[in-house]
Amino acid sequence: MFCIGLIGKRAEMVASCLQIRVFIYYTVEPCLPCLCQTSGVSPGTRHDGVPKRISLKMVADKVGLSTAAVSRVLNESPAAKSIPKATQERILAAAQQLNYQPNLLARSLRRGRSHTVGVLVPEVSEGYATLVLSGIEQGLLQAGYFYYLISHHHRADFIEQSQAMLVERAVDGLIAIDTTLQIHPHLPTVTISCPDRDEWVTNIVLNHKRAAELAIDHLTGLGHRRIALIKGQSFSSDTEPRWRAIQHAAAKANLKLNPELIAELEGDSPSHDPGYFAAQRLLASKAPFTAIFAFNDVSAIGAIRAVREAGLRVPQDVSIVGFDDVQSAAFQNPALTTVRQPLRTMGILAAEAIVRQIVSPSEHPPSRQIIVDPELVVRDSTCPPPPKRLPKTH
Amino acid sequence: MFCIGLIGKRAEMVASCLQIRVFIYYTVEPCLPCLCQTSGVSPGTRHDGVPKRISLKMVADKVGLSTAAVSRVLNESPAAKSIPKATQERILAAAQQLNYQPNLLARSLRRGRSHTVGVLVPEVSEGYATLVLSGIEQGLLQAGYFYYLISHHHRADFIEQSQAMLVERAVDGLIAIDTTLQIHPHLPTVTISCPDRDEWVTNIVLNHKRAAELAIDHLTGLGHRRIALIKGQSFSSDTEPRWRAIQHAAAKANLKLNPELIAELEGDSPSHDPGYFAAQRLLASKAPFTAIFAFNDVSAIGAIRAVREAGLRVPQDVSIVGFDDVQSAAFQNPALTTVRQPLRTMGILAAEAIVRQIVSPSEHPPSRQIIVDPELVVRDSTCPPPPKRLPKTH
DNA sequence: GCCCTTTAGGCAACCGTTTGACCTAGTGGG
DNA sequence: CCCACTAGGTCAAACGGTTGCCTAAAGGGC
Repeated sequence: MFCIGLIGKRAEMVASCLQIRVFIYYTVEPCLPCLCQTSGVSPGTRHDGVPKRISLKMVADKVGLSTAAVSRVLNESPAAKSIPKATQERILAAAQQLNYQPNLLARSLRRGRSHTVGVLVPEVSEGYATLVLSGIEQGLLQAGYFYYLISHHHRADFIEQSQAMLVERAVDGLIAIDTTLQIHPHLPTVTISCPDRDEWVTNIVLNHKRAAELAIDHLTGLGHRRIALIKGQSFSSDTEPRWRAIQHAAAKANLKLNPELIAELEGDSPSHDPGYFAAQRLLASKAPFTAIFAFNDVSAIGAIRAVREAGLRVPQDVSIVGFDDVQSAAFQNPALTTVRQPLRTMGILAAEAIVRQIVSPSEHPPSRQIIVDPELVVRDSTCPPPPKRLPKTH
Repeated sequence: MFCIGLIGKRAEMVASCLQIRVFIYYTVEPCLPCLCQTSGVSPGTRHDGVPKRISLKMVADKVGLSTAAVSRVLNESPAAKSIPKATQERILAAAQQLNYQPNLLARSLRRGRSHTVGVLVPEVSEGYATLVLSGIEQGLLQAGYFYYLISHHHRADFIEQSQAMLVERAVDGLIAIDTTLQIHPHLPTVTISCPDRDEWVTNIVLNHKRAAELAIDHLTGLGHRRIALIKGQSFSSDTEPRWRAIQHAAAKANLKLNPELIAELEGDSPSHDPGYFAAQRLLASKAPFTAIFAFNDVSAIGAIRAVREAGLRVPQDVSIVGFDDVQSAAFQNPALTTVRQPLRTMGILAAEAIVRQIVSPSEHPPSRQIIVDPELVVRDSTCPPPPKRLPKTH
């Protein structure tokens, strides 16, 4: 069940070898690899008693065969078919006894496959990225891939640097989340919520139109007509499409958007602050409103606080709708009504797509868009607007 | 590069299975590097026009020197001193013109240094891990190191596997967060909040004693005497030391802990649920209390919800103290009083320590403890207890 | 003119695996 | 007796850099 990065028999071998659970915490000498070496040929040890890594050559020497034979057997290569079972067993036993662990650098160099992908993300903060990331991780590990994680904080030069560094490290592919890629990667690439002008990548995006409709229809359905909006920062790739979707949904609902009731998130802090300040600006404007549709949950939470500090109640005076459905959304007070993105699923999809493209680029064309659907999660931060006109704020 | 998308039947299958729509692009677009290469010597290109990677040999050929010379110059090795400036410039110019990017796999293989560390973490969830991780990332990137991230969900067998895989990938070191390592890594290792029985590692830990005192003293100072406690899950490394510290602090404050007022987090969900249920159990017990000291912020937030659902107010009826000071703690309603761990700093410290140990193992002994100090952040979830006895709950 | 040092750079081993090509002995068939 | 084929491997060339050691010529001091 854990055939991660290992192949076939070798996986079992390593696994079973390691199954001998040795707790050697207070030890000076005995540790698993050390113990394995006390018998048979003595491979070189370093000055401090740290065992030198077992190489294929050592295993070959031990069984008196060539590295070629050993390599083929351990990899279950087709060429190993002609090697008798008994010899194979001998090789496997030796490898196990020496606790052989292949050097994946060497293998990658030779095979031209590093079984590693680079993951670019704005930042590893609460909310959005962590959920997507956990999906990516699950998908990648299952397929035997590791990943390098880099957060770039939306800095173009840094993204460029990072891309170059990832190529230097010979990654097999790239996954980018909310990132404007700076260089054509010449690699299998999957993006999540990235600008879709890049035609050489698979882009996983939300159905923004539907998302906006869900929120707007929910609010108008409750009777709200004066809806304030918190737009995302301009550097966020979702900002533009979502904004257009909202305009579209508003038009469809016969709602006209008051420019005074539009606030933009400012600054690149991944905290609740931008939402907090945006809501404060909305409250400071003269225009009355009974609901806020925020760019994401994190800013919605900031907005709740601002509204509350202005002496208004959520949701009785002001309803608030978030976006994403991050883990803590359900545990806000009040629990947040929000448009859920299937973030974890998007991560898994990305991982699966990239692996497919890596292992069989011909079968899986690089250019394609995967659109996922949102879902409205109604909790306690929305309710019908107050019956009478909202008293002028401030 | 021509990105002609063909309809992937399998994609459609997956899509329909997941209720996803698939669009396909049909586009033809040149890409940046392709354009860049249209001038100058033409390095080998593959059938499909994807430029072959530039190797050291190609650069050497271009300038008519050996790879050795080129390598030395590009690496600014001391041996390059004897090479005249003019030649050096020629080499640098060629490398730049060809956009040479060294293959770090090959370099690592040769040098025996991969400039990569493995990071083991229970899960990439909101709160604790993300903050530490961002510190680690900053510290590592600054030093030119990349990292593999693996979340193990506290499963011992998985940790074991992961450690083995990281060794196979020739990482230079290991950073473990709240992880019980299963194998002696024979590598520079730094742990954060891990069991401290491992003498061959640098362990970064919180001053638990002080942390417990801060919280207990704050609550008793406000007048609380009936304090309920939410203990961590047993698999969490901080649970034990923190618990002992709390007992110690309680004794010092002349507080006796009522066993009925001790609830343990259950299950390994990284969400607010365990805290929610733990608080419910506390409320269901007959014993009255006026405050809760939770194991961490995430569970504290769950507890707030449970308390509130029981018809009690926070903090007027029940004060709540969290632990960690995660990003959203300040944005709870009420804003959470909590014991802050300098999580980001701990991450940076870990990165710096591991890099030190990697580059000069002799100067920096592997075994050492770094103790960081907590800080009490008083916000709105604590206040003096209600004047009269708390009415029986439920 | 001789010896030594510096300059300028090449040679080839090496890192640990993988893999295509090759080799040898035995065996069966025609 | 010759040929093809199979079993059971071996050899050595990659993969892409790095680096210790070597050479060859030029310059300089005596």
